[in-house]
Amino acid sequence: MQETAGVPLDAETKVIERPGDHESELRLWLRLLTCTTLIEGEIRRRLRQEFDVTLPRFDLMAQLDKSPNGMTLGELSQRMMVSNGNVTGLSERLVALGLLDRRQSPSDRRAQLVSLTPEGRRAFRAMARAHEGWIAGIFAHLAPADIEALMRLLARTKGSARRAISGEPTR
Amino acid sequence: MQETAGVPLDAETKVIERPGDHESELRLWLRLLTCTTLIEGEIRRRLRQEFDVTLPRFDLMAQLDKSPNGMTLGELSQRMMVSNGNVTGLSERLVALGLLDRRQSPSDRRAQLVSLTPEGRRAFRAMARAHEGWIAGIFAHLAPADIEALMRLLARTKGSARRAISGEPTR
DNA sequence: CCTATAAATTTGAACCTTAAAATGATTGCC
DNA sequence: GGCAATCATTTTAAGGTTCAAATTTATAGG
Repeated sequence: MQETAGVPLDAETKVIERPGDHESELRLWLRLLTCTTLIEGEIRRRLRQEFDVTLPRFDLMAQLDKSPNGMTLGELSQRMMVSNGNVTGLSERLVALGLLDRRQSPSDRRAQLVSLTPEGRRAFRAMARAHEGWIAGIFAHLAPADIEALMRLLARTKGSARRAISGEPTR
Repeated sequence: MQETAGVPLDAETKVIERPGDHESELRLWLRLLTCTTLIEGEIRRRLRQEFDVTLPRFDLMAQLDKSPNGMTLGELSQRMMVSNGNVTGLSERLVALGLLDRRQSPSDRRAQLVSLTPEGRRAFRAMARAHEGWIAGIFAHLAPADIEALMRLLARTKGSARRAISGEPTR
């Protein structure tokens, strides 16, 4: 910390340039987080303003929209990358609003199947259309080549993170 | 809306390939979100396991660590990109744990200045060291050139988002 | 059958988060 | 000085979020 501007004390005490230097990774993480937070906040704001809906509800409906026959709560929680209890509460509120249907799985009485009601589907489609436009606007100043490059690099990032998370214990 | 599978009716009515196609932007956003959620979840888990601390508390302390003389709550909320009320509650809990000091600003009786206590600073430094290692591990499979490219592209992304958010009203 | 184990979900406690309204303090302007 | 606008913070209400423990149902062995 208090190493005065690159002046080594002597040959003995001199250490490698920077022992645990991971600044570039740290900065990358902070920038990634900033971008996401920024965009997520804007999407949340607009969803509330334009449709009086929260982002988690929108996300849940988005998952169900892709699955006409419904999905179990566990599957939902996995795809949304949130906890089980979270999905329980979210679904309850959406069912209460008439946007979700919920029934027992015919094959497994432990499991609950949820799906969009016709009204839920209609509501979601309207929101999704607007949402796509907002995202397009937010990324509007990126060239197609930038988008392509980002996709590739983020895929690599995801892979790296997955390996680090599942593979190595604590390290 | 109901244009059947790319079959142009005639030269007159022919339209562009896909009227509102923003799929690539949408996919990019989803991938960005997945990466961040994945990493954030892992960091949250480890902070809890190793240090029994939540991510928001760590984030707050990280901001204060960079500012030896303390910071007002408003400044904190701005840098953390969260609401005012949020910072109020977070600070309260950290003060109760003896990790934060809190006093009135000498120049403005509306403002509260918070700073790390010596114990808070010590605790944060230990966590930060581990945190940096975790991040390094998570990005370990990225080449330096990848990191550099990501930094550049994310800077561009941030700029694009900022312009879209502040500049255009609702669009 | 009966028991052990696993799986899907729910519950409870604690915390985080936001938006909007309320409070208290400052500043500029007449 | 006093009024209006603005600013920093707190409060409140409603949700979102996690973890861990509890509940209910399934499945496999003996």
